This record gives sequence, structure tokens and C-alpha cells, in this order.
Amino acid sequence: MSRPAKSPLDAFDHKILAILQRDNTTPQRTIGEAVGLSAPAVQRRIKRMTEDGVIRANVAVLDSAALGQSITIFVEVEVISETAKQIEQAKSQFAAAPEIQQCYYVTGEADFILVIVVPSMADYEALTRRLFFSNNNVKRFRTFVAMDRVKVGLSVPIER
Amino acid sequence: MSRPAKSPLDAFDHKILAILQRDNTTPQRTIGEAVGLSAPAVQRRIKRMTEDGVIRANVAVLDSAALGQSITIFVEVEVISETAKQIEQAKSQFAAAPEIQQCYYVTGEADFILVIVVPSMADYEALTRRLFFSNNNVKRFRTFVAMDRVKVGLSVPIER
DNA sequence: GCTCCAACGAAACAAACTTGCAAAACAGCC
DNA sequence: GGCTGTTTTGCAAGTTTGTTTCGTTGGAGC
Repeated sequence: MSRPAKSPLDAFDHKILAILQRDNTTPQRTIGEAVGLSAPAVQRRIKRMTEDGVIRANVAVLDSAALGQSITIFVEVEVISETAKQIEQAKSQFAAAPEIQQCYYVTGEADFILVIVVPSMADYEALTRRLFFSNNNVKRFRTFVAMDRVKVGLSVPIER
Repeated sequence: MSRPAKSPLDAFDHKILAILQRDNTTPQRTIGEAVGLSAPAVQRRIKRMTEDGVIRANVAVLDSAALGQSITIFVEVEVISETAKQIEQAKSQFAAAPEIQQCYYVTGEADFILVIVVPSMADYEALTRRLFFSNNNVKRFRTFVAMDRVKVGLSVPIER
């Protein structure tokens, strides 16, 4: 079947997205006033962009410390064999772990970069044993512990 | 004045948060059915957790590629001098750049880890010139280009 | 100049959120 | 054990917000 044709985004869409990625509880009426459209027009654009996948999700951002998950850790993982099958397996293993908040497959001196959120260093230690030491394909990994989350978010720069 | 006393989170709160950080457009009535409370009870808990800062923000997650920002890059930055003043200055500089999506101050072989989103490598090159080469306190930086965003999010693991 | 198509706004409508209030659950204390 | 003050709940009414309908407008193509 025909995939929904992604209509190009105009200046209205950009303004709407900029507002939504900062606060998606903003009433459509308020957004309309800010961008110069009526509430139904805003609503239609949001619906279209959601269907087109421009808006991927609507989520609450939680304070990890308040949930007892106060440590953020970066890990660079280097693998031994980079066959397609091995890489796919690593990806799905990393994606499945709830402690792994983000996982990227990268070029450079490492193969994967992970962002991990755990309650304590003991939990991290247990996780490394489970994910890295018991995995024959992991050659090496380097750990960076976050002392300060200077800036955290998923905001995409929007040109205007 | 007395800061709002953070009441401890119970099992209801945990379930509500788990739902909201997956989809914060879920109606309160639906959440109520899922957790075993009435809609007003859910609403009051959400309000309390928002005031307490457990819920930090409510945002739309956008597809960076759809906005022409298709490259994600990790950078490890090593600085020369780590005086409080220098570090604070670096933090505020990084936090102010819209291309920098995330910035962490870390222990280990690097001092800062940045997650950067840009439209092209040319833009990244320009950014490095502006942020690193023109900054006397940057000793070294290592670049990792993301080939695959295996898992992206800000979800915090919630124990139950 | 006409037609077709896409997008708009005003208004009616539906759904969700919010508030007031009385009852139930709970904790501390005689 | 039973009393009392506090907290939280559910229900119902009221308000805000989201959604749909429908008639209109502004262009692009012919």
C-alpha cells in the first residue's frame, strides 16, 4: 500500500514543533495564537505530523534521582567481531536492557556507546558482568561516570 | 520558606509514572483503570508529582531526520585546567548551544561528553571550530559518529 | 474564467480535566 | 480498644480542552 506521503514542513509546522518539544501540554488554542492559526488548524497539523512520524512520541520526563536511579554512566564498548549477525545480536541485547537508556552504534575507536541509568555502582557492576564479561564478543569497554548532568534532553534544533 | 515536602512514592505512583513516561497523552481515566484508582485520584497524584519535580517536563519527541538534522555525534572533551571557574564556564557554554542535545560532566579519561545533533558534517566541522578550537582550555576531543540510533530515550527504569 | 483541491476558521459537539464535598482508610494517642 | 485528626478516596457537577462538521477562501492547472 501507499505509505502516507510526507508533506514537507512549513514555517507553521516548525513553530508548532518547537512549542511541543518544549511542552506538549500547551493547549492547541494557545499554540494557535502563538503561530497565527486557529485551534483546528493546529490540531490537523499535529495529527498529520504524528501520522508521518515527525512526532515520534509524547512522553513525561522524570527525575531519575527521585526514582532512586541516581547514577548515569557512559560506556564505550568495543567488540571483537563485527559481522552483521554479531552486531545485530548486540543491538537487540542492549535495546532490551531497561537500564540502558540510550544505545548508539558508532564509528571511531569504539563500536557502541551506551547511556546507562542505575541506582548504585553495585548495580552497574552487576550489569557489566551480565552484559560484557559474559559476552565473548566484547573486547573492551570504558566507563565514564556522570558527575553532573549539565544538559539533558532530546530536543532537536529547529531552524526558522 | 518551606520547600514542598516530597512525599514518598508508592506503588500507585510508580505505575502511573511508568505509563506517563511511555505516553503522556494517556487519559487519566485509562490510567485509573490500569492502576486501580479513579481518574481524580490519578490527577491529584500527577499534580503532586509535578509540583515535587518528579515529573520534570512533558515533551514531544521529534524525528531529527524529518527536521533535516540527520547526524548524531558523540564527543569526548578533555580540558586543560579544571578549576571551578573554568568548568562552570565550559558548562554554560555547552548548555547554551542548541546543537548540543545533551552534556554531561564525567569522571574518567574525558571531562565532558556531548551528544550533538547537526544537519551535516560541515555543520559539525563549523561547530568544532567555534566550540573547541577557539577555546584555549580544550586539550583534546574525540569524535564518534552515530551510524545507528539503536535506542533513544530518557526513560528511567522503574522498579515495582 | 472555470474547476478542482487543499487548507482554513466558526461553531457545534464530545471528551477530558478539575473542583467541591462527603465518606472511607489510616496513624497517632489516650 | 476506641477516639480523633489527617489524608486520600470516589462521585458528581462544572469548566476547559480537544475534535468534528461544514461552509468558505485562496490557488494551481486547464
